[in-house]
Amino acid sequence: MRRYEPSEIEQKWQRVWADERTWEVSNAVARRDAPDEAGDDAPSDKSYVLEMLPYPSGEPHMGHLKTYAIGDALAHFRRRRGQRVLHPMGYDAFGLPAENHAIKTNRHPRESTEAAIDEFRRQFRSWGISIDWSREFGTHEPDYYRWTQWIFLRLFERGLAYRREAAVKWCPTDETVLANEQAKDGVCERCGTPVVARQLEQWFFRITAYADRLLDELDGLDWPEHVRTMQRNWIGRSHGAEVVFRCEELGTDYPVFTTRPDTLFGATFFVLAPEHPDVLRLNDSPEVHAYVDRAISETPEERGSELREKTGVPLGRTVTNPVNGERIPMYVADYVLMEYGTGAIMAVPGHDERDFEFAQAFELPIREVIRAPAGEGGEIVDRLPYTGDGEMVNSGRFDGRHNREAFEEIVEWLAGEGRGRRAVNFRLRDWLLSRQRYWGCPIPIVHCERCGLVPVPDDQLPVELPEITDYAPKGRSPLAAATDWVETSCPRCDGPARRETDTMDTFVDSSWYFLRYCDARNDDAPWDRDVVDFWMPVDQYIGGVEHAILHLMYARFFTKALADLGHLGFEEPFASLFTQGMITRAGAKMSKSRGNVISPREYVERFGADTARCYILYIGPPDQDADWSDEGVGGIHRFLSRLWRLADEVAAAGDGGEASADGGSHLGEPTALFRKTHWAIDKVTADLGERFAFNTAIAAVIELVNDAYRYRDELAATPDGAAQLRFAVATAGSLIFPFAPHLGSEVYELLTGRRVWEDPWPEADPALLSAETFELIVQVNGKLRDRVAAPAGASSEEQERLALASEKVVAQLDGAQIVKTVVVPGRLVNFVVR
RNA sequence: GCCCGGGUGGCGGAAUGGCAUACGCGGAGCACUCAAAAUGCUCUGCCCGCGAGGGCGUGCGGGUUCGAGUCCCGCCCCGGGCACCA
Repeated sequence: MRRYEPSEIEQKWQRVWADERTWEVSNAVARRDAPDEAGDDAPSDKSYVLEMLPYPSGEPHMGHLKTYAIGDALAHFRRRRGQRVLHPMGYDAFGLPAENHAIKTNRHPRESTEAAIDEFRRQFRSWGISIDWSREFGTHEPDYYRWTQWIFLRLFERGLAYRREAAVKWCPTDETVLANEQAKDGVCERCGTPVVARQLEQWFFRITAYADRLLDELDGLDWPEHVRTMQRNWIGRSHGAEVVFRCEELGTDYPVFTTRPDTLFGATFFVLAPEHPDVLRLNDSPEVHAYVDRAISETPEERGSELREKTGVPLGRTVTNPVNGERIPMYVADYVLMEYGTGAIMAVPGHDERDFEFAQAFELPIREVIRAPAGEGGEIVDRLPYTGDGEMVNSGRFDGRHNREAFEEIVEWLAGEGRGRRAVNFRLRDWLLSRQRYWGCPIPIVHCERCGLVPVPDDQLPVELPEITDYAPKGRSPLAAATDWVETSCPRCDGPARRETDTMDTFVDSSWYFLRYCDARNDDAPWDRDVVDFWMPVDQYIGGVEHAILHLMYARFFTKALADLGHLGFEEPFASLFTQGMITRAGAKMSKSRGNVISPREYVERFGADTARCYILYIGPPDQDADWSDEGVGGIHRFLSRLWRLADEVAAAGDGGEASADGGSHLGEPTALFRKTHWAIDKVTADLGERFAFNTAIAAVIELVNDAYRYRDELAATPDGAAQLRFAVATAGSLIFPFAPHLGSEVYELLTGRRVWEDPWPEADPALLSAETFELIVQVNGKLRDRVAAPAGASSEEQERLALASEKVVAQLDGAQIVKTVVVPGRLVNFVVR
């Protein structure tokens, strides 16, 4: 008996796919000026299947194997269902980790990054992923970042990229500024160091201009609900009002944002954030100075805790409440954030938990202005703070009204008095994109003493990253040391000027790469509009949930901005998103410190790529975390071996050729295996086409192979039987192909002499999906009592008669009275007895 | 605290309101073998019973239904996200 040798089979097919460039697709159908180049049979029904581009560092890990196993299965399935599939690959090559690694190993980041890219490419090829390699690129190549700079300039022209001084988050370890999104929980996302505040000139993208659209247009996306929720929370739109409180002593107006103008009558004090520029003007006592200094030097993590006690200092000033003329005291307190709203709040301790805590700590009056409905009441001290709705009290002419009804009226009244207006606030901040680091895309701007910020003209792009020897971070960009490069002339006045030395956040590179894939070799433009409009949007995007906010939000912002500028004909980049779960080992996340890291390479070398790919999809539902077990891998390897041996045996027994791909319609009276084959086609098609149920799809093929083994001896005895066996095994190869492309191709070729990817996906014959007889379930009072054979299409009466003929049922009925009989045609009979 | 997931055999997991535990792993046995591996076949939720058979079973407590892992109400536990955002 011959053995299944994955390495031979896999190399054989990989060579074919590389030599024949099997997975390349042409852009000809997309270009209006060259309609027919691709031939008449080129399908115009396209599908863009994309996995998030890898960050090349070291070698691929199990997470990559899972992502590409999922994407490749879909790409293959869609191709064979007649779609024109774009399935490209590239590398997110700029960025901090590569640079940090380079500093540690004293090797240029380009060198280590390109070594990693070579290794990624080699392994992706060894996995047999069906990539159109003609579109490959790395984001660090000048041919790519030239267009990153081009996009930056288009946004700059529209005021969507701008420079301003701001309190920014600074990581002392990486010595760079971070985006808001990269400083979660007060620590640097990359290295875990607590971030500190610094006042610096920085570049921003005006993503807040798109806040409403980024939020509203989430509704039309086929994305997991939790990802959309995360984006909604991140954008954080609140509807309310801006209300102006006047400080009479200083003659200054202080606007505040509130979502509850209906509680205005309950405002009993007023609070400014420590960073508020007016705090020291209102009171510059040593006590206030000390409080402000401490608050500013604290890490956001220390300060952000909801649990800690409220602190603050009275400012000895008052403001006037516009609705009732009351003078209320002003405080400075660190629970008010400068970044949100106006950096000042009206405090309503009766109806806000934070204000309530502060009022208790400082013994300030707590006034009830919204009465909780009866039943939720009790003593006033028990029912406050009350944040729900109810009848207004202590609110002058609004007393007795329901707060929601009076809401608009109060805002309108304020507007009429010039003391307020309707307002919307967002949690979302502008995207800080500049980095004081070497390994990134240079910002194509020149600083001219006379002209100010001057964009580098398009025909001078790319502004190439200069070669320097010392790229270690020093708190300013290492590029500043490249004097020859920095000192330049102004494109506008030709006077002396200096280049911008900051580089762009890596997330900028990955915010448009999916557009470049569409037209990757275009030297005249980032893309041809017709081509990109043909392929986009990405029909199926696949990646980890860790990008739920950052990357996915930035890419949506770029797409919308570029669409507004007339460069794209669509506004959402990713029509459908799939987020995969993690691969764990012994129940824990893989990490070097745990010592539980395993590499896909070990398994590919030992069992073959087909085994590794099938196994990772077979462990469980792909959106859930799954634990890798070596015993499980062995099981899948056994299954693939069984399929290969059976194919080998059946191929040896017959004379090749004729067998299958026509659905086997002329193969004689259908046997159980023949029906099973059609069942498997139906099951795999549904699991792949309607949901991402790869695990059950593979299980169906395993069942088919198990049945083929079960029936093979009896079938081999007759010509019709042998043909049906052959059909079953060839179909198993065809169905496993999206998951195990090498073995699928091999099995199919052995039995049919054809290439499986050139044949269409098989179709199940509905007539063969139901057997001639079925097992009728008989229940008494809903409990299973017997199963009896019944002819397909039996009438209700017939089913009932058959059920009553069962001895077991008769024993159960034993003298009891049947009060009701439920018959589900083709399925069951249930007798309800008393 | 709020918002999402999830809780099913020894384990990973299957089940349009209709046979709970497909498929795989692990375990037991048989065949082949001098033997082992490999391979093929059979069995494998728990309890009672020699057996036929019966009872119990999808985190807990209720409910709807002829019938609930699945739907509804109230909890518990695990994982993730958000969280002083006015």
